[in-house]
Amino acid sequence: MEQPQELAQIIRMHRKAARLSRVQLAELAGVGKTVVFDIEMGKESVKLDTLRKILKVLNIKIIWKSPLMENLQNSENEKS
Amino acid sequence: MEQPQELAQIIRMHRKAARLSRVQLAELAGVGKTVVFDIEMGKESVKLDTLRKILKVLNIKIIWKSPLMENLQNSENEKS
DNA sequence: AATGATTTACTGCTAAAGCAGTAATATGAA
DNA sequence: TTCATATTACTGCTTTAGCAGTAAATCATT
Repeated sequence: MEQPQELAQIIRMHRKAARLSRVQLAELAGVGKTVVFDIEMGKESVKLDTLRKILKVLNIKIIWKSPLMENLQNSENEKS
Repeated sequence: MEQPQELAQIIRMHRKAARLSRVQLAELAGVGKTVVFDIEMGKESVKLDTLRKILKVLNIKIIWKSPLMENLQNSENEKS
């Protein structure tokens, strides 16, 4: 089974799983309903803090991943 | 050693590692220099697509993590 | 079918993101 | 020191995100 990569699909999927309507989600997140609609429609020009409010309700975390940071993690537990 | 969690610090750290000035990073990302300054100053009200342009230059990926998605991943490779 | 909730799709309006330009400092190397 | 680059910190200005309100359309349940 394919894992959704698009933010829009991820949001929608979590909202459905939480059995929330878009209006309900917007209210819980403390944002306008329009943004929730827009994001699920694939709009990428959302403000990060607004997005974070929505993600918080849905229990989604943002992980910043890069080769550089993975190298740091690897070097934390070296073997002799 | 502590891993930076703040977006601002992550950006700065990667920019330094790439030996780029803020203006250079802004130019490479195709955004104004002001945004790069603002982000590194901790501003959270950035547009997602603007942020993505910067992250792309620095080779940083965004991972959306949640218990729900981890369950899906686990159920992909079941053991008999 | 009928009722209610949800979704989609508009509308102006306001607040703010993003921009280039400028300038003052800070930093750093020759 | 001197010269160049980088950083910080301001400007207005334009674009647009986000908002509530409204209404039509779709969906679901009885």
